[in-house]
Amino acid sequence: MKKITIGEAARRSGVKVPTVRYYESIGLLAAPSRSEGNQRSFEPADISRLAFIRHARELGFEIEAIRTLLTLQDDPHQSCASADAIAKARLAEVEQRIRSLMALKAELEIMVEGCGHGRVDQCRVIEVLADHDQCTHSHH
Amino acid sequence: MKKITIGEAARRSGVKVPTVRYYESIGLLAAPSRSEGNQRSFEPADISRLAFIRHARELGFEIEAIRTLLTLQDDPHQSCASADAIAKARLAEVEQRIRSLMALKAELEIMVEGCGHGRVDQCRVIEVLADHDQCTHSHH
DNA sequence: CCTACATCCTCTAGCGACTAGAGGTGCAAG
DNA sequence: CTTGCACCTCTAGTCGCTAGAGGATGTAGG
Repeated sequence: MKKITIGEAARRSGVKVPTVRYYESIGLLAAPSRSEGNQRSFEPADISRLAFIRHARELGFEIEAIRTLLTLQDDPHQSCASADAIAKARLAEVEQRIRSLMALKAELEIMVEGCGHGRVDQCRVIEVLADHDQCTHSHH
Repeated sequence: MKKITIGEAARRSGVKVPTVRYYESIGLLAAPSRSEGNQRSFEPADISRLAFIRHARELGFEIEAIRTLLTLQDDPHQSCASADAIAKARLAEVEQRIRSLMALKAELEIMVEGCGHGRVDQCRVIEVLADHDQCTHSHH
Protein backbone atom coordinates (compact mmCIF):
# COMPACT_ATOMS: atom_id res chain seq x y z
CA MET A 1 0.00 0.00 0.00
CA LYS A 2 1.10 3.50 -0.80
CA LYS A 3 1.75 5.88 2.06
CA ILE A 4 -0.60 8.79 2.52
CA THR A 5 1.13 11.78 4.08
CA ILE A 6 -0.66 14.19 6.36
CA GLY A 7 -0.70 16.81 3.60
CA GLU A 8 -2.30 14.35 1.22
CA ALA A 9 -4.81 13.28 3.86
CA ALA A 10 -5.65 16.92 4.52
CA ARG A 11 -6.12 17.68 0.85
CA ARG A 12 -8.30 14.63 0.26
CA SER A 13 -10.48 15.04 3.34
CA GLY A 14 -10.75 18.81 3.35
CA VAL A 15 -9.47 18.98 6.94
CA LYS A 16 -6.46 21.22 7.53
CA VAL A 17 -3.13 19.67 8.45
CA PRO A 18 -2.90 21.06 12.01
CA THR A 19 -6.52 20.08 12.55
CA VAL A 20 -5.77 16.49 11.58
CA ARG A 21 -3.04 16.42 14.22
CA TYR A 22 -5.45 18.02 16.68
CA TYR A 23 -8.08 15.34 16.04
CA GLU A 24 -5.45 12.70 16.63
CA SER A 25 -4.39 14.39 19.86
CA ILE A 26 -7.93 14.35 21.25
CA GLY A 27 -8.42 10.74 20.21
CA LEU A 28 -11.01 11.36 17.51
CA LEU A 29 -8.71 9.74 14.99
CA ALA A 30 -6.49 6.77 15.82
CA ALA A 31 -2.77 7.55 15.73
CA PRO A 32 -1.57 6.34 12.32
CA SER A 33 1.60 4.35 11.75
CA ARG A 34 4.81 6.23 11.10
CA SER A 35 7.39 6.15 8.35
CA GLU A 36 11.08 5.57 9.08
CA GLY A 37 11.53 9.30 9.35
CA ASN A 38 8.71 9.53 11.94
CA GLN A 39 6.18 10.93 9.50
CA ARG A 40 2.51 9.94 9.74
CA SER A 41 1.27 7.42 7.21
CA PHE A 42 -2.52 7.29 6.83
CA GLU A 43 -4.82 4.58 5.47
CA PRO A 44 -7.76 5.25 3.13
CA ALA A 45 -10.11 4.53 6.06
CA ASP A 46 -8.59 7.48 7.90
CA ILE A 47 -9.51 9.75 5.00
CA SER A 48 -13.14 8.60 5.20
CA ARG A 49 -13.15 9.16 8.93
CA LEU A 50 -11.74 12.64 8.50
CA ALA A 51 -14.34 13.43 5.84
CA PHE A 52 -17.05 12.18 8.19
CA ILE A 53 -15.75 14.43 10.96
CA ARG A 54 -15.49 17.39 8.64
CA HIS A 55 -19.01 16.95 7.37
CA ALA A 56 -20.39 16.62 10.88
CA ARG A 57 -18.49 19.75 11.97
CA GLU A 58 -19.92 21.65 9.00
CA LEU A 59 -23.35 20.61 10.18
CA GLY A 60 -22.48 22.12 13.54
CA PHE A 61 -22.17 18.95 15.59
CA GLU A 62 -19.92 19.28 18.60
CA ILE A 63 -16.81 17.16 18.92
CA GLU A 64 -18.32 15.03 21.70
CA ALA A 65 -21.42 14.35 19.58
CA ILE A 66 -19.15 13.36 16.70
CA ARG A 67 -17.25 11.05 19.01
CA THR A 68 -20.53 9.26 19.75
CA LEU A 69 -21.53 9.18 16.09
CA LEU A 70 -18.14 7.68 15.23
CA THR A 71 -18.44 4.89 17.79
CA LEU A 72 -21.86 4.12 16.28
CA GLN A 73 -20.35 4.00 12.84
CA ASP A 74 -17.62 1.68 14.11
CA ASP A 75 -20.20 -0.84 15.34
CA PRO A 76 -22.98 -1.06 12.71
CA HIS A 77 -25.03 -3.60 14.67
CA GLN A 78 -25.95 -1.12 17.34
CA SER A 79 -29.31 0.57 17.35
CA CYS A 80 -29.22 3.91 15.61
CA ALA A 81 -31.46 5.47 18.26
CA SER A 82 -28.59 7.57 19.67
CA ALA A 83 -27.60 8.80 16.22
CA ASP A 84 -31.21 9.73 15.64
CA ALA A 85 -31.41 11.52 18.99
CA ILE A 86 -28.22 13.46 18.33
CA ALA A 87 -29.42 14.56 14.91
CA LYS A 88 -32.84 15.52 16.29
CA ALA A 89 -31.25 17.54 19.07
CA ARG A 90 -29.06 19.31 16.55
CA LEU A 91 -32.09 20.01 14.37
CA ALA A 92 -33.90 21.57 17.31
CA GLU A 93 -30.86 23.73 18.07
CA VAL A 94 -30.67 24.89 14.48
CA GLU A 95 -34.37 25.73 14.40
CA GLN A 96 -34.06 27.71 17.63
CA ARG A 97 -31.02 29.52 16.31
CA ILE A 98 -32.84 30.43 13.11
CA ARG A 99 -35.78 31.85 15.04
CA SER A 100 -33.44 33.88 17.20
CA LEU A 101 -31.51 35.19 14.20
CA MET A 102 -34.73 36.18 12.43
CA ALA A 103 -35.64 38.33 15.41
CA LEU A 104 -32.17 39.89 15.39
CA LYS A 105 -32.46 40.52 11.67
CA ALA A 106 -35.73 42.38 12.17
CA GLU A 107 -34.23 44.52 14.87
CA LEU A 108 -31.08 45.29 12.91
CA GLU A 109 -33.17 46.25 9.89
CA ILE A 110 -35.13 48.73 11.95
CA MET A 111 -31.89 50.19 13.25
CA VAL A 112 -30.33 50.49 9.83
CA GLU A 113 -33.45 51.87 8.15
CA GLY A 114 -33.91 54.43 10.89
CA CYS A 115 -30.43 55.82 10.48
CA GLY A 116 -30.63 59.27 9.00
CA HIS A 117 -26.92 59.21 8.15
CA GLY A 118 -26.44 62.36 10.11
CA ARG A 119 -24.79 62.82 13.45
CA VAL A 120 -24.63 60.28 16.23
CA ASP A 121 -27.10 62.10 18.46
CA GLN A 122 -29.83 61.41 15.93
CA CYS A 123 -28.67 57.92 15.11
CA ARG A 124 -31.19 55.19 15.61
CA VAL A 125 -28.47 52.53 15.76
CA ILE A 126 -26.89 54.00 18.87
CA GLU A 127 -30.25 54.92 20.33
CA VAL A 128 -31.73 51.44 20.09
CA LEU A 129 -28.63 49.89 21.57
CA ALA A 130 -28.76 52.25 24.50
CA ASP A 131 -32.41 51.63 25.21
CA HIS A 132 -33.52 48.05 25.17
CA ASP A 133 -37.17 49.05 25.52
CA GLN A 134 -37.16 50.27 21.94
CA CYS A 135 -36.86 46.68 20.73
CA THR A 136 -39.86 45.38 18.87
CA HIS A 137 -39.27 41.89 20.15
CA SER A 138 -38.36 40.81 23.65
CA HIS A 139 -36.44 37.87 22.26
CA HIS A 140 -33.31 38.21 24.28
CA MET B 1 -24.59 60.14 45.77
CA LYS B 2 -25.27 56.62 46.89
CA LYS B 3 -22.71 53.98 46.12
CA ILE B 4 -23.59 51.27 43.62
CA THR B 5 -21.82 48.01 44.33
CA ILE B 6 -20.78 45.63 41.59
CA GLY B 7 -23.57 43.25 42.55
CA GLU B 8 -26.12 46.03 42.29
CA ALA B 9 -24.67 47.16 38.96
CA ALA B 10 -24.83 43.58 37.69
CA ARG B 11 -28.42 43.17 38.77
CA ARG B 12 -29.51 46.48 37.24
CA SER B 13 -27.69 46.05 33.94
CA GLY B 14 -28.22 42.34 33.47
CA VAL B 15 -24.48 41.76 33.09
CA LYS B 16 -22.97 39.19 35.44
CA VAL B 17 -20.55 40.29 38.15
CA PRO B 18 -17.42 38.60 36.76
CA THR B 19 -18.32 39.91 33.32
CA VAL B 20 -18.46 43.47 34.63
CA ARG B 21 -14.94 43.04 35.98
CA TYR B 22 -13.91 41.49 32.69
CA TYR B 23 -15.25 44.49 30.72
CA GLU B 24 -13.32 46.78 33.02
CA SER B 25 -10.16 44.72 32.51
CA ILE B 26 -10.36 45.02 28.73
CA GLY B 27 -11.09 48.73 28.93
CA LEU B 28 -14.67 48.61 27.70
CA LEU B 29 -15.82 50.18 30.93
CA ALA B 30 -13.79 52.84 32.78
CA ALA B 31 -12.43 51.69 36.13
CA PRO B 32 -14.86 53.04 38.74
CA SER B 33 -13.85 54.74 41.96
CA ARG B 34 -13.32 52.58 45.01
CA SER B 35 -14.71 52.60 48.52
CA GLU B 36 -12.48 52.75 51.57
CA GLY B 37 -12.41 48.99 51.63
CA ASN B 38 -11.31 48.84 47.96
CA GLN B 39 -14.73 47.89 46.63
CA ARG B 40 -15.91 49.25 43.28
CA SER B 41 -18.44 52.08 43.39
CA PHE B 42 -20.34 52.63 40.14
CA GLU B 43 -22.20 55.64 38.79
CA PRO B 44 -25.61 55.47 37.08
CA ALA B 45 -23.85 56.21 33.75
CA ASP B 46 -21.90 52.96 34.19
CA ILE B 47 -25.17 51.04 34.42
CA SER B 48 -26.35 52.54 31.12
CA ARG B 49 -23.03 51.70 29.51
CA LEU B 50 -23.26 48.12 30.75
CA ALA B 51 -26.82 47.82 29.47
CA PHE B 52 -25.66 49.17 26.10
CA ILE B 53 -22.88 46.57 25.97
CA ARG B 54 -25.22 43.79 26.98
CA HIS B 55 -27.76 44.69 24.37
CA ALA B 56 -25.11 44.89 21.67
CA ARG B 57 -23.71 41.51 22.72
CA GLU B 58 -27.20 40.01 22.55
CA LEU B 59 -27.41 41.31 19.01
CA GLY B 60 -24.19 39.44 18.30
CA PHE B 61 -21.85 42.41 17.93
CA GLU B 62 -18.23 41.59 18.68
CA ILE B 63 -16.41 43.33 21.49
CA GLU B 64 -14.28 45.37 19.10
CA ALA B 65 -17.39 46.55 17.24
CA ILE B 66 -18.96 47.52 20.55
CA ARG B 67 -15.82 49.43 21.45
CA THR B 68 -16.27 51.49 18.28
CA LEU B 69 -19.99 51.98 18.91
CA LEU B 70 -19.22 53.17 22.44
CA THR B 71 -16.69 55.76 21.29
CA LEU B 72 -19.36 57.00 18.87
CA GLN B 73 -21.86 57.24 21.68
CA ASP B 74 -19.32 59.14 23.76
CA ASP B 75 -18.98 61.82 21.08
CA PRO B 76 -22.47 62.55 19.70
CA HIS B 77 -21.24 65.14 17.19
CA GLN B 78 -19.47 62.57 15.07
CA SER B 79 -21.02 61.26 11.91
CA CYS B 80 -22.91 58.06 12.50
CA ALA B 81 -21.61 56.58 9.26
CA SER B 82 -19.42 54.10 11.14
CA ALA B 83 -22.28 53.03 13.39
CA ASP B 84 -24.38 52.53 10.30
CA ALA B 85 -21.62 50.53 8.61
CA ILE B 86 -21.15 48.30 11.66
CA ALA B 87 -24.86 47.60 11.92
CA LYS B 88 -25.10 46.93 8.17
CA ALA B 89 -22.17 44.53 8.33
CA ARG B 90 -23.76 42.73 11.26
CA LEU B 91 -27.05 42.54 9.35
CA ALA B 92 -25.29 40.99 6.37
CA GLU B 93 -23.61 38.45 8.67
CA VAL B 94 -26.92 37.54 10.25
CA GLU B 95 -28.59 37.13 6.86
CA GLN B 96 -25.76 34.92 5.65
CA ARG B 97 -25.92 32.86 8.82
CA ILE B 98 -29.68 32.40 8.44
CA ARG B 99 -29.28 31.20 4.84
CA SER B 100 -26.61 28.76 5.92
CA LEU B 101 -28.68 27.46 8.82
CA MET B 102 -31.72 26.98 6.58
CA ALA B 103 -29.62 24.74 4.36
CA LEU B 104 -28.41 22.80 7.39
CA LYS B 105 -31.96 22.48 8.63
CA ALA B 106 -33.05 20.97 5.32
CA GLU B 107 -30.21 18.50 5.41
CA LEU B 108 -30.80 17.51 9.02
CA GLU B 109 -34.49 17.00 8.30
CA ILE B 110 -33.69 14.62 5.48
CA MET B 111 -31.34 12.72 7.76
CA VAL B 112 -33.86 12.46 10.58
CA GLU B 113 -36.78 11.57 8.34
CA GLY B 114 -34.74 8.91 6.59
CA CYS B 115 -33.84 7.15 9.82
CA GLY B 116 -35.66 3.85 10.00
CA HIS B 117 -34.94 3.58 13.73
CA GLY B 118 -33.30 0.24 13.15
CA ARG B 119 -29.65 -0.63 13.20
CA VAL B 120 -26.77 1.67 12.37
CA ASP B 121 -25.96 0.01 9.07
CA GLN B 122 -29.31 1.14 7.71
CA CYS B 123 -29.19 4.54 9.35
CA ARG B 124 -29.47 7.51 7.07
CA VAL B 125 -27.93 9.82 9.67
CA ILE B 126 -24.63 7.97 9.71
CA GLU B 127 -24.76 7.35 6.00
CA VAL B 128 -25.21 10.97 5.01
CA LEU B 129 -22.46 12.07 7.33
CA ALA B 130 -20.08 9.55 5.83
CA ASP B 131 -20.86 10.51 2.26
CA HIS B 132 -21.00 14.19 1.53
CA ASP B 133 -22.26 13.58 -2.00
CA GLN B 134 -25.63 12.62 -0.59
CA CYS B 135 -26.24 16.20 0.44
CA THR B 136 -28.97 17.98 -1.41
CA HIS B 137 -27.16 21.30 -1.13
CA SER B 138 -23.51 22.00 -1.68
CA HIS B 139 -23.64 24.81 0.83
CA HIS B 140 -20.58 23.97 2.82
C1' DC C 1 -19.00 43.38 70.64
C1' DC C 2 -19.15 39.02 68.42
C1' DT C 3 -20.44 35.97 65.06
C1' DA C 4 -22.35 34.39 60.93
C1' DC C 5 -22.94 35.02 56.29
C1' DA C 6 -23.20 37.33 51.91
C1' DT C 7 -20.60 39.89 49.02
C1' DC C 8 -16.55 41.71 47.57
C1' DC C 9 -11.36 41.49 46.14
C1' DT C 10 -7.31 39.48 43.04
C1' DC C 11 -5.36 35.97 40.59
C1' DT C 12 -4.96 31.93 37.77
C1' DA C 13 -6.76 28.43 34.90
C1' DG C 14 -10.21 26.47 31.97
C1' DC C 15 -13.82 26.15 28.16
C1' DG C 16 -14.31 24.74 22.64
C1' DA C 17 -12.16 24.03 18.53
C1' DC C 18 -8.92 25.21 16.68
C1' DT C 19 -4.77 28.49 14.75
C1' DA C 20 -0.13 30.50 14.72
C1' DG C 21 4.53 30.37 15.41
C1' DA C 22 9.20 28.76 16.89
C1' DG C 23 12.73 25.74 16.10
C1' DG C 24 14.09 21.63 14.13
C1' DT C 25 14.10 17.17 10.73
C1' DG C 26 12.96 14.56 6.33
C1' DC C 27 12.74 14.18 1.55
C1' DA C 28 12.62 14.86 -3.51
C1' DA C 29 14.13 17.58 -7.50
C1' DG C 30 17.57 19.99 -10.09
C1' DC D 1 24.75 19.23 -2.86
C1' DT D 2 21.75 22.48 -2.14
C1' DT D 3 17.37 24.46 -2.26
C1' DG D 4 13.03 24.50 -0.59
C1' DC D 5 8.88 22.47 0.77
C1' DA D 6 6.56 19.40 3.84
C1' DC D 7 6.86 17.36 7.97
C1' DC D 8 7.80 16.96 13.27
C1' DT D 9 6.84 18.62 18.42
C1' DC D 10 5.74 22.00 21.56
C1' DT D 11 3.83 26.14 23.42
C1' DA D 12 0.90 29.94 23.37
C1' DG D 13 -2.81 32.59 21.50
C1' DT D 14 -7.72 33.32 19.84
C1' DC D 15 -12.85 34.95 21.81
C1' DG D 16 -15.76 36.04 25.52
C1' DC D 17 -16.30 34.77 29.16
C1' DT D 18 -16.68 31.30 33.54
C1' DA D 19 -15.02 28.78 37.63
C1' DG D 20 -12.45 28.36 41.54
C1' DA D 21 -8.95 29.39 45.23
C1' DG D 22 -7.97 32.05 49.03
C1' DG D 23 -8.68 36.05 51.40
C1' DA D 24 -10.89 40.84 52.82
C1' DT D 25 -15.04 43.61 53.69
C1' DG D 26 -19.70 44.75 54.90
C1' DT D 27 -24.09 43.95 57.22
C1' DA D 28 -27.63 41.97 60.28
C1' DG D 29 -28.84 39.64 64.38
C1' DG D 30 -27.95 38.27 69.23
